[in-house]
Amino acid sequence: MVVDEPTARQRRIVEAVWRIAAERGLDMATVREIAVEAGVSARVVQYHFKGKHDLLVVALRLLHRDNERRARDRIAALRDASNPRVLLRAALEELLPLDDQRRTSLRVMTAYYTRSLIDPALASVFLHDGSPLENMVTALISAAGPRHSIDAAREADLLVAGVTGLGLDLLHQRRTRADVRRTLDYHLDRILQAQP
Amino acid sequence: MVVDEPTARQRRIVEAVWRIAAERGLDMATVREIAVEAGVSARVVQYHFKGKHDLLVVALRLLHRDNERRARDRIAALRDASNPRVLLRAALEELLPLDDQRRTSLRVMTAYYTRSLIDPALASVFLHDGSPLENMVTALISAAGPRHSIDAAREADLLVAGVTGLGLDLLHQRRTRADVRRTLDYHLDRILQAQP
DNA sequence: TCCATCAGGATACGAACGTATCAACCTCAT
DNA sequence: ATGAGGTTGATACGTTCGTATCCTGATGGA
Repeated sequence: MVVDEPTARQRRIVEAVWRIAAERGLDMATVREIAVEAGVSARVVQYHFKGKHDLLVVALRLLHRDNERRARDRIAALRDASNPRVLLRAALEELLPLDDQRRTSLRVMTAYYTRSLIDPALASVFLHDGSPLENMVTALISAAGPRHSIDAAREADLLVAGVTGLGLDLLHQRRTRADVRRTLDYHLDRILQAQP
Repeated sequence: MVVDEPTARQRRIVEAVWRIAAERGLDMATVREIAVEAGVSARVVQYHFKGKHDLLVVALRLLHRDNERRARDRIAALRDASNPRVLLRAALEELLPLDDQRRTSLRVMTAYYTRSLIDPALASVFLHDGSPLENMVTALISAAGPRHSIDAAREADLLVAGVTGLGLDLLHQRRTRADVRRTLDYHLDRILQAQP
């Protein structure tokens, strides 16, 4: 039951999984609760997926794909119209829960990421493609023509990992949005400031 | 059932929770499984804690406390005998799964961190004390007398968040240990290199 | 028209969950 | 020695879980 292009009904059900996982946790995403949230009967959930595990895998794959598409679209809408710093910032802000969409997505992804430590089928979704974001950030830094003392790849690694961590802190209300913005601005300045 | 100093039996049970959560996930930490892992009967688990939820909260608090103590001890064992870079590196490496102890702890913490998005009792454990690690790293950077263009607090924020993220990548085998070491070395060099 | 296939309703089943209950056992101060 | 309080074994209760089963309509090509 590998779904590449889900039917409308499958999509409804998958989105119900997302909402429940984001608001009440992946544990509460039982077949019966998913059905209620999707506005269908439990039998329908049973019918359209091979089983609960497959449903969860499909839901992760679809979320992952949607996130990538949305990020790519949003960044592409800026390109050729802005400077490298704006692009770089936009790419990194895709990792932050700055609106309901990204907050929901991040909460669901967090639940899945933890479960993928146990479930290899989920882990494979995360490992499927290499490190497109790190590579993109590396390219953006290099394209900005930073000082020669900057190693774009190493900067990208810490930036992506760090902004992800800051996003989680934001989710847990361990940091304020202003705090994250200050830290991000500082490092963008540092990396992109005047060349030698 | 707030346990500050657990009895030997409570500790046995709590450690069973840690092992199960690390190896099979927090969902598998049922009362019956915990009892088996701890080598006691399920009734004993029932008796020594107010309920499952309290047991989970106590287990998190104890893990959190143990981690802080171990980190403090390990770093203190280096102080006055090493240069700032060694101390800074040691502090950050407490976040990485470099041995079984830290790997287990990180896996358990990850499960709890995710669940704390839903469970306020767990979230309060994480939020209880401010940001001691960020503060310590800030102090270590400042004490190293970095270049005046360095903002120690902002560097500490991204370092702590970033190394945490790199540690998770390590856990998921998304990065190699050498890769993480390279990124960490680069940024330590960058921050601590020759003063103006 | 007829029947094969798809879609879904209604219900049940066995397993596992957290917890409650009741009796039995220890261990000391009295 | 004895009874009270702390501890544990054995067992059961009610719930919820994922899934299976059986049946009813709807749809659509022959």
